[in-house]
Amino acid sequence: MLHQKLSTHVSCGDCAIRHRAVCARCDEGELAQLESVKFYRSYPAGAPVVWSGEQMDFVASVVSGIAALTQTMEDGRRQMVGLLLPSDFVGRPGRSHAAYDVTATTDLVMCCFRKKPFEALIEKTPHIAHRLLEMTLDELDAAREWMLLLGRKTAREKIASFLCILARREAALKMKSVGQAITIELPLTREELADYLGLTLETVSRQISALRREGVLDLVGKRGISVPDFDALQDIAGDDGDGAMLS
Amino acid sequence: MLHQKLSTHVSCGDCAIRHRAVCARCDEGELAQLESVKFYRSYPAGAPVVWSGEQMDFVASVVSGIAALTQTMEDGRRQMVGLLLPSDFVGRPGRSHAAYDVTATTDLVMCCFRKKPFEALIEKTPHIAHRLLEMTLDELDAAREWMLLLGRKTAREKIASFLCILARREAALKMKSVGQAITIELPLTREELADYLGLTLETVSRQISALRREGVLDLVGKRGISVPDFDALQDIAGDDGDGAMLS
DNA sequence: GTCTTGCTTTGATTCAGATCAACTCAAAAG
DNA sequence: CTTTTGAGTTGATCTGAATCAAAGCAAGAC
Repeated sequence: MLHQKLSTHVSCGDCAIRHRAVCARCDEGELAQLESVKFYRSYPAGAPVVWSGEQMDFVASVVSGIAALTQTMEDGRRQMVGLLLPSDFVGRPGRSHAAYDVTATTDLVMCCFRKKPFEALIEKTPHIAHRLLEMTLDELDAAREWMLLLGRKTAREKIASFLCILARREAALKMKSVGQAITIELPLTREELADYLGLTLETVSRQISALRREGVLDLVGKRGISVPDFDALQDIAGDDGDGAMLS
Repeated sequence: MLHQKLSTHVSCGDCAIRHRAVCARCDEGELAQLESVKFYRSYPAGAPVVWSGEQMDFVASVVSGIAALTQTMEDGRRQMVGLLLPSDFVGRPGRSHAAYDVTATTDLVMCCFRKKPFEALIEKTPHIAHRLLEMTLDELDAAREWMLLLGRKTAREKIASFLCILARREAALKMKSVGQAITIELPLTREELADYLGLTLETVSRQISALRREGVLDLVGKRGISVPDFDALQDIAGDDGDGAMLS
């Protein structure tokens, strides 16, 4: 068995993603209802969560670790269509079968809700429905930003854009001031990165090496990357810098 | 003034998109409330609806015609991130400024709702919120399908995929049986098509010419395309044919 | 009628990234 | 310790699509 139901049942009130996940807006009573239909599952890095087309009788929130959504063509070409970080939502209410392959790219813990009761909850509690709408709109924006990357950016810009996103996230978490060097740990292999960026793994490797040679990055082992000058990286990424103005 | 408020105020009950738009699930009372905050606008082909970053004090449904969402990089590279067909929704509740350029690619009529009251309605009437969630999830799926196209398909496959979508839509509307030749009218110029598919307009033109030479397509004027053998086209498009299994 | 103008097609050439193929390196397995 | 294995790097070559450039063609403007 690749996944594992966990006996450790964390109380929603103590949950790390309590205020960002689909349950963010729930009050005590609603939380109690969710609690009654939830269970945890964990997957080791590399394990499949579901395959596209398979029946899927739960929806879930990522609690810790990272999962990837990928689409595959018959001849094997693969495109990652989403990276799911802690608090992100997996599965579509009202859909019985998975639309994408879902894979754990790091060790992964998910908070799963049995689908039928969850769907009923959506109907009854606007707090959940509303938060889900908000999260879906955010994902749609992210998908559209990715469409620009896939359709129009060069390999170099793609790599820089991805590292920028990771670095920005890392800086936000660690509350680092801007000027400082940021060190990030890549959650993906070169091949997964290639699938995410619409490139080949060789091109990914070459572009990372090129950025290292130019002093934009320092490599720390295979997966660690240190960014001495974030602005330089953002410049290479080619988006308008701010990325704000939304919302 | 590029757009125009129309005096002809269609009653929601008689509206062509009544059963597919964001109002699809509304009862009479809810419809009346929407009716009180709605107004129509029309735009000629080619006209901008809003520019990215501009304030936008309404959300809207496309009633007739086609609009395009595009993102632009500073150096002018453009990627279309969505094609809005009749009944599709424009704008994001809770966001005051447009995130993308919206352009009428054909003559366009939109049913606009003043944003503030519309947002209030979402909170009060779950029917609207629920339908909006459903539509957003559909758009997310479409965006992800497009990510596969942009990241992994060849120019030839991209063109064939797009024509397949149009042809399938056309066949559904006209209730044509499968085997028959389907004729479609391209709603986009070669350049817009290029922006949608992540190609250059020259490549679009060349690939269409190549498909014509091979007998997969017949051109009718510049914008008309007849598809004698839909299965052949679908084969070239490279997706698993069915595309069903979702739900 | 002729001249624009906007869209499209076609041709020649270039180039970024894919492909094919070695090789390195570190960690796990025996 | 040696062997195997998986991930990553690097090099040589090829190719699909971009780029640069010139026409073609129909609809309006004059």
